[in-house]
Amino acid sequence: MTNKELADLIYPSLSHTPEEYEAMYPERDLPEGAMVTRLGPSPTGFIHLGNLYGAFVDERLAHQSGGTFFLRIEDTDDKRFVENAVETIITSLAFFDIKFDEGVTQTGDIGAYGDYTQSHRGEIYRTFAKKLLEQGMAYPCFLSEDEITAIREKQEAAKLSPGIYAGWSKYRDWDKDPEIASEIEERVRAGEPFVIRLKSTGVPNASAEDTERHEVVDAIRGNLSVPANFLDIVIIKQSGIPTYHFAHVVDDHLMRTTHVVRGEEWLPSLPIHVELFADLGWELPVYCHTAQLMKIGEDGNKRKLSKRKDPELSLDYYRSQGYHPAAVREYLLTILNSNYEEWRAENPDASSDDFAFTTAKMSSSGALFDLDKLNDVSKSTLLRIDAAELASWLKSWSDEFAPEYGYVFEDMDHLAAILDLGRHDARPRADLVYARQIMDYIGYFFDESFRREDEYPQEAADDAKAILAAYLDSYDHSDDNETWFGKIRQIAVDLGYAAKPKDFKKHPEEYKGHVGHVSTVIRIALMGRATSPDVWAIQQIMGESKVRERISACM
RNA sequence: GGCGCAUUGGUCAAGAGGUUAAGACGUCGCCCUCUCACGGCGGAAUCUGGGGUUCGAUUCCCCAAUGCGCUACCA
Repeated sequence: MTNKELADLIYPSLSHTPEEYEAMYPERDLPEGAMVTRLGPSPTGFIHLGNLYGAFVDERLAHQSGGTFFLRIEDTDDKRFVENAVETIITSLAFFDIKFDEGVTQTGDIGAYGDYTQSHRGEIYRTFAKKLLEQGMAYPCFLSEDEITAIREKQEAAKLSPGIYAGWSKYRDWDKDPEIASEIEERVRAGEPFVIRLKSTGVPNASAEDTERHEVVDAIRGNLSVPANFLDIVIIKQSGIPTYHFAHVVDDHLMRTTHVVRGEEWLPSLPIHVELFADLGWELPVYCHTAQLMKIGEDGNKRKLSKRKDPELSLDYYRSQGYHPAAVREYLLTILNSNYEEWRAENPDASSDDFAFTTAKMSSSGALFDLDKLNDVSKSTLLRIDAAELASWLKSWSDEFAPEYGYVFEDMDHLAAILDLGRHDARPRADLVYARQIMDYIGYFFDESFRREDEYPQEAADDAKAILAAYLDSYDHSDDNETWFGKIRQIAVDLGYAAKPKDFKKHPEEYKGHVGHVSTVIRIALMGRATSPDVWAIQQIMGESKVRERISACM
């Protein structure tokens, strides 16, 4: 039996040749320097910040260079498939404004390089696996799980690298042994299950000096020297579905990906991919191995976590807390490129798309997720969003995650006015962080959520009723800020309080307290809290009747 | 165990063979101020350790430690 005969025996009828596929998916016609990137999530139903982090790199690289960014679903693991996961992936990414030029969408594939779902591409993978079989670069392997376990134990005992490679699978050298050749033939004809393994040309268990190495340029990490692979890794599983390794190589070649952005956990398997690309006679894409994003514990202690199953790392967490997508984007960009913050400081109003993103500025060590920093970034990001827009965004958040705040959205103009409080001053207030925090922050504007949270300050507690009575008496809703505060000063002085805090500090014995204490009494009557933005401005938004009502209620 | 990647303040980090080792967040103090926020000023706080190379190393090399990852017919 020749290689060709074996290949035909295993894959007797395929509709296309490798050459035909090459012709069907030609080199893309793009301007010089344009990058083609892809996001390849597996539909496990869990998207985390790390995915987003990588997605931004892909998206920026492609769109900044006038290239193409596509979405490919990597569902080669039939055991891990989760219902509706693809939809979740698409909507989550869309929420964070990640836009694809081609690939899988909710209404079908877009683009000329599909199908973009790996489980639909079986025929293509088989075609190229057949090519490797024909060239003697791959072989069918019938080793059972138990046999493989036994091999591993033997290897461990002998202190050899574990795995299937030259010398360990008898099927590898079938062409040198007619008996094995006929066994293969019989078992294939009998329909017994088997996998296709790469017949690696690497030298197993070589000493460090003798190991052949390849130089690979990583756009983030610089020059990498990777040892040659020698493992006969599985390229097609028993199920007929390819492994990640094979699917990656075939797809990224055929889809003409120029830059492969993926997590650093793939670094150890790079040698496999290098060999596969070489065996198929294809050019290696530029790899960009990103550092893993980790998180800081909410208890303040730092702990590095693996990305896998920490719910705090889930995108949904930030969505349900109501972090604005632009804020998350802004934050991710600051940790993605070390000079982003500096650029932002110089270009406060520019679109983040105008920033020149480079892989060279990416860190190769993992960053801890910093909630404080996100909050800070969020404050300044929200400041740049128009109040009406913010209001409608909050409404959509509430509709999805917090319907109990429905009353807030009954009058959208009113809400916008509330949100805009102090935001256009010479030194704008920055106290809006995320939706849940905002709901609490503006809670006193609504009778549904108004509560007395703070007590009157000790200095003025005894005079509270007198202060409020005088205030109500003198209140004129049309007073301007200055006139209004002048009246409070007068009330303070009349009742024995200092008109200025400094006077009180200098001679505390002469006064009961100062004007600040007096206004705090008013603030608590109106807002239920000792801290708030400017009382006069709040009153203008609240309206006269509510102001009088709140004050009267405390008398 | 083997292999790989990483290691500058609490966090994100710039940096270069000779610097007072940037900046941001956080933190502390002060100022501004009717509270808070904003803003301003200032403080504390960093090159994981050990060997080399060098006149000089945080920077280059080696070793170690630590962290993370890979070691699947998962991605």
